[in-house]
Amino acid sequence: MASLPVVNQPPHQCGALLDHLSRRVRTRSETVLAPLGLRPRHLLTLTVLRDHGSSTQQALAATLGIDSTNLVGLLNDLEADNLIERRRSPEDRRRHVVDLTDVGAKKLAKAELAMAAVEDEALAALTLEQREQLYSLLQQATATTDIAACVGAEDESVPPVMYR
Amino acid sequence: MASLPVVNQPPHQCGALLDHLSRRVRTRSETVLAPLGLRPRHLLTLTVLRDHGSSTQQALAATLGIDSTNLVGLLNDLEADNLIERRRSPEDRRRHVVDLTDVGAKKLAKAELAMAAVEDEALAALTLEQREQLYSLLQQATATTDIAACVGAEDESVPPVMYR
DNA sequence: GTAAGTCATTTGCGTAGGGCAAACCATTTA
DNA sequence: TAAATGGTTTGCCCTACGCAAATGACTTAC
Repeated sequence: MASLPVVNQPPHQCGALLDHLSRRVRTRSETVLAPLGLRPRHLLTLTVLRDHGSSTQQALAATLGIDSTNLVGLLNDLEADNLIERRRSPEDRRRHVVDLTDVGAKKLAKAELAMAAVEDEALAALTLEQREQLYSLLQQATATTDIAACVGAEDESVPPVMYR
Repeated sequence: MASLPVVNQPPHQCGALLDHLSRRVRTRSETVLAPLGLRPRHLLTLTVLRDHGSSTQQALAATLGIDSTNLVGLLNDLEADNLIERRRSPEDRRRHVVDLTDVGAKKLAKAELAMAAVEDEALAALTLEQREQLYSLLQQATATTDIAACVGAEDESVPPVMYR
């Protein structure tokens, strides 16, 4: 009962560093995304839609961690540019299912191309291999989403795509 | 001119994922930091001060990537609680050198303890080992700071501590 | 020694992000 | 038919944050 000595030492704190790095990337990204008519939140939304597959607005709001009333405006932006599509769910016509359009996918690709320059700068201290490592860790950490519990529990009709 | 086929494929994009994960951690962290009288930005500042060592306000602003006028208010908060200390630089008395106080270090430790719970939740999908990996990648990525070029160039009197 | 530049500070302004609540419509469920 | 739910709109609020201008203290160049 002598409380496992070595095993239990707390892991280092990622929170602040995450904040730090993400701030750096985000501020720079604003600059390169602006010409495309996008802002960081749009990029995030498009990315989530591609990586997690289409989803209900509620579920999407939960995944993104933003208020659903704010999501509406966000989606309005994206829909106005034809980057996403809202369909009424056949099973429950109250719901909107949000989908990435072809235009949206292309725009996303273009945005990521622009972002590459930003990341080259912000992640300059990492080797390419390390960047990949970082990517997969982030991917893995964000994959388990509130949505998984939420949607998976009652609406598994469209299994999310995950990873690309 | 057939453009190198395999070698040059772009690495995956971390930007959006960073944004995503950091938002999750940040929003939750607000809750657990509030009782300590801190907000995420304070935690970030204290962390940077500990990990990078004391620095000029200008340098600190550059590192944090925030406007120096905004930093003033932030430091006022921290100084009011005696968590940091502003000393006039002996070499150039126009400058303030910002230092973490003992109280600040303790508060930081306490804050990190509170953050552990948040990270346990937000990074639940990662093993402890992976969290350490993530930590060191983030540490490495943020270590090369604008400050390094800036301060290192002309004021190396106090070599930054880096890593703990 | 005077003038010009620099650092920190304060104040004020503007914008964006984003939570929250209320009211509304369409639709489903009890 | 009544109650609950998903999405939408509007309106209010607070926080974060950049930018600009003015001030005082100090340093450096002439």
